[in-house]
Amino acid sequence: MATLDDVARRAGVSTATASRIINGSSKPVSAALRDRVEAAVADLHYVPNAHARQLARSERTAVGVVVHDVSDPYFAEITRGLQRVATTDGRLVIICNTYRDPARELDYVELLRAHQVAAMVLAGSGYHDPGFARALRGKLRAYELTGGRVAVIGRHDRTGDAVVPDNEAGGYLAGEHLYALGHRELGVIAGPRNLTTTTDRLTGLRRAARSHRRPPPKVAYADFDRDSGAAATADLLAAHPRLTAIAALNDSMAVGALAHLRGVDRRISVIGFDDMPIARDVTPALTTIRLPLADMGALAMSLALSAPSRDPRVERVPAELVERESTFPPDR
Amino acid sequence: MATLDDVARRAGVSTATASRIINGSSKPVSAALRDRVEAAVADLHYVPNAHARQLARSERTAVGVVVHDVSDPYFAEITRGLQRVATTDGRLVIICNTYRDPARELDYVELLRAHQVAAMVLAGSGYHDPGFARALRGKLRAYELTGGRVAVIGRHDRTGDAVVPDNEAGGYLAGEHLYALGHRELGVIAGPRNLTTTTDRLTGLRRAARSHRRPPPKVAYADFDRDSGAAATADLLAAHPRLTAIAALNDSMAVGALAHLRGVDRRISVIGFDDMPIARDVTPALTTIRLPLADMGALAMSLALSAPSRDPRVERVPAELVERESTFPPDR
DNA sequence: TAGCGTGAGGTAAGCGCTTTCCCGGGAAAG
DNA sequence: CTTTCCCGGGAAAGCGCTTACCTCACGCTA
Repeated sequence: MATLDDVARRAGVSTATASRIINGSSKPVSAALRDRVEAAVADLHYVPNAHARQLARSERTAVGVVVHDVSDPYFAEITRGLQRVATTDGRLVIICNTYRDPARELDYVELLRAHQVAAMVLAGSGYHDPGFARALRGKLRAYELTGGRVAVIGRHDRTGDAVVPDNEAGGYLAGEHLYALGHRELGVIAGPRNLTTTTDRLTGLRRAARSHRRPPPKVAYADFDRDSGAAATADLLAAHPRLTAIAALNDSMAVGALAHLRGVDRRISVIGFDDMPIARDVTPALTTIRLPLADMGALAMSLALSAPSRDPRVERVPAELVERESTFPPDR
Repeated sequence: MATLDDVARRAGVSTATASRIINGSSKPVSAALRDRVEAAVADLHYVPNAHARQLARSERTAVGVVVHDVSDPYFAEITRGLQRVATTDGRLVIICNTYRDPARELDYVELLRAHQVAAMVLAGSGYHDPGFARALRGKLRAYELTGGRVAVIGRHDRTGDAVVPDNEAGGYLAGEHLYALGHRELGVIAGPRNLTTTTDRLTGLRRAARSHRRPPPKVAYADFDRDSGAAATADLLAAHPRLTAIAALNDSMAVGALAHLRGVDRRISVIGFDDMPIARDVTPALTTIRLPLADMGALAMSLALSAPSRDPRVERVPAELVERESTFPPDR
């Protein structure tokens, strides 16, 4: 690859001058030299080596994002928000997919640190795993000690800047809606047991059951994706034939539930969680608990890019019921 | 941040030794020193500076991916495939979203080159824009001249390794299916005019019309997203009241068409293109032309990571009709 | 005419690593 | 008891940039 040296030599100037011209330094340079250097740059297709540059000035500019999986619509939305503000700020964002593997998450934090990112945001549920939490805290602390900024979305295993969706309240809302419709007993399609998102939403649902004096909901665990949601629905219905309503702990699984129900001769209400874009296009259109995903992403990125504050900033974002057509009173 | 110097000093060894231990060099090192260095690394939470490292060895390791928008399900699927093979190969992937802006695409190619990526894959339609094509070709050639590898998905404005979906044949398939069902005249919801994906698919549709001796389809242009697809459907139906079938040039717009049709008292067939995951969950389930998106991504990444070949490798991937419930014979 | 300020350009010292080359000492060989 | 190897370890030269500092020539003032 052509280097700055090549450019300088070809233009007949020193590397200092070439560098100044290329970077638009404030130091004045004569028009003649400027032209020569620019011509050399064009001729050689010169592009400055980003690593060398990063090493020389030591200001950090990229930012890192750790998510479970960008191709999951939930994270896709969040990422869209994150990107929006990062790009506005002229920053490259490095996206890392953990596929819900805690070990990989730890590795990625290291990798981002190695890449000298100015900030990182961790999105997605935390894990119920004290050992992991400790390790993560340690790594993040070390990073912050050297001026790194971090913000998290939706995990409370860490103090610091965070945007936390009110999963518990959302769960409550879902339960309340279903009970208000007249359902007496709920089935729940939950996500992986070790995720805090699962337990928080479930807690809200259980609280709704208690406060409406209903039996605790019947829970089946799945993987937060469509197909496992469909399978869990089948299991649940087989085990509890009297169920009239199902709350899925995210929309993907709710869509799976709907798919399963299509082949079944029973009218069962389904409520989802998140309000992903597809929710309104399935049939029946999915009633769900809405979270402003893109906004959450944007918020987290702004937090991460703003100056650190003395006290951790925690932005709670409320969940909201969106009624569509997949919930209705039970047949009697 | 702690540097290698800090580690070496704390362990009482030279930076050379520390480096060797940290990188698992082949040079033998005594166990005692190894332990001391490892302890120092742990104590200091040392992480090697990726940029310095990249500069010192000059082997390129990361790979870059340029897509229109990862949060679009089409690219999400492709990206999933790309990631899978890149990760297997132990490589960091840098994802860049152009949001269909040719200028941004050019910038990102530069950026990836600056970051010394070993390879890059450009996914997504090309543009009908000779100036842009020339500029892009120039930049890519310069990159390849310095050992960079590039593979593209679905654009034929460039010779080189490529995986190209057979969009024209897919368009033909869609038209054929509809004509076989008995429709006499088709409406088409097309994507942006300047994308080759749009024109290729459209060409296939027109060929189908000719070979079935039907009038050319009526075309409305939209933006490859749901809402513009819905709007275009409304326009099309208003302008051509006798239409009985609509071919949307991607699934997102087909979903938009379905959404619009829900509020309309006419039975109209809709066929999509791509077979994104949601296609089977909308109602009616979407008949569409399937493209194996994730596989295409994986294939492109393998091409990019493999040794360059003398002749450009072009992997054609066939499109395939997936019949579901959104297409049916016209009412008579 | 001497003295000085100013502005354009160059010199070189790093940034944090990797890796080649060299050195010293102990084991093996004579 | 030398000599020869070998092997663990360190010194130092870059990798490609940025930037603080220096130089030199010119033009101005006194």
